[in-house]
Amino acid sequence: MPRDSTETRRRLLAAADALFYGDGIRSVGVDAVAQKAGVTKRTLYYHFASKDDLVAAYLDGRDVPTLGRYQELIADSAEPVVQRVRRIFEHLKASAKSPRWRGCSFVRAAAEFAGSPGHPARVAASRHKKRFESWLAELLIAEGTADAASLARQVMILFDGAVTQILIHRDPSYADAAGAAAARLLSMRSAQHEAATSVSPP
Amino acid sequence: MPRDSTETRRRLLAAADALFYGDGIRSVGVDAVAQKAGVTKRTLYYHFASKDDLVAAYLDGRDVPTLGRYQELIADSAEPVVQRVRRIFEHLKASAKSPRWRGCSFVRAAAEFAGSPGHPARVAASRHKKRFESWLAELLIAEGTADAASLARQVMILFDGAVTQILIHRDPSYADAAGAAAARLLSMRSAQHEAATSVSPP
DNA sequence: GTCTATATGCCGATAGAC
DNA sequence: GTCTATCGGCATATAGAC
Repeated sequence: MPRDSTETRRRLLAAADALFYGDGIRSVGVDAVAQKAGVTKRTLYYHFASKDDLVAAYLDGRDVPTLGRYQELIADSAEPVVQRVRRIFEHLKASAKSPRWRGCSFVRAAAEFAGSPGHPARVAASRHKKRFESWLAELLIAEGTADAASLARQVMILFDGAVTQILIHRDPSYADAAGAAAARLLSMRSAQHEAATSVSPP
Repeated sequence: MPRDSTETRRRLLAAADALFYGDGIRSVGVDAVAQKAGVTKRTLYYHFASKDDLVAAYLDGRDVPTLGRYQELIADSAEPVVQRVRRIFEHLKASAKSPRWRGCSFVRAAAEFAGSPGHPARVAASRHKKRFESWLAELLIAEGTADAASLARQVMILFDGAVTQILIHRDPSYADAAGAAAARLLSMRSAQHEAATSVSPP
């Protein structure tokens, strides 16, 4: 008998999220996803055309919440931009301390499908990281930071570098080093910016 | 008839390296490795106890050459440390332009086995990155840089962050942003160091 | 040390009933 | 929309001949 279709789909996605993020995409079969969702494989293939289709939905489902968590973190803050950016790295450090933390789902997907340039997972990963970098740039622009685009890119690199090192060494303290580097790059620029603007006032 | 055993092993490792680095570890079967090496699966299992054993040998075989390439790159140079570090990122950018470049084998292995903390691939990845970071620290110490350990870690984070972003976006220019950030962090410190030391002379 | 042949099980994906 | 049953293929690993 037909149950609620959207509810079934939601449970399939929740199962896929837990299993793909926990153990990796290629190491998890569609059997396991269907079983965890409490349906048969045939039902999974009713809701998703292929495993790749399910993988794409899994990553798409992580895009907005992942970035959103960082956006909420510093939205309600009147702190200067240097402190806001430091909070991003503090949040990363705290997240990484969870025993269920397994790094960045998008980076890991791109790594797993490094040999398949056009794979939906690669497309989703690139799109998410571009959105993250653009958000950082807007953050710096709003603060009147000079060279915001370049600095946002450097902070993005520090962020993913820290995530990678934490995953490899299982040591969240790499977030401290990355946060300190980001703060130093930003305060250098801020200092230059202040120096440049403090010349003009009457 | 028994051929040269070490030669057979070498060819198995060469085949494993090409296939694992090209397509990923989990997506390549031992059948494909044996076939590319020109032997049967049974011979592969004579030389390696398991696929995990072969994977560990694959990564161990990349440890020394990978770091060695960067060491040779700046060993014969009398440039200041800032320029030497920039050359690391320039080399990364040049490497990433090759169509066969697929990011860092150690990062990708750690990503594939993120759900298996004790896996041999994870151990090999952590060991390699520690060696890389230690080498960077020695480089800075030799130059008399203050806070060499912290800066080496930050350069390491920038390096792996750049590798990751390049892989995700297929855009080697991320190496420029990372190199510029590293140079700025180092020149800040160098400036402080010079300022601190230029006070003492008579 | 290398071979042929095979054990055993999971892979993604599908047929057809209800 | 969900089910039972199954397809053909490939996974890691092994038995036993030479």
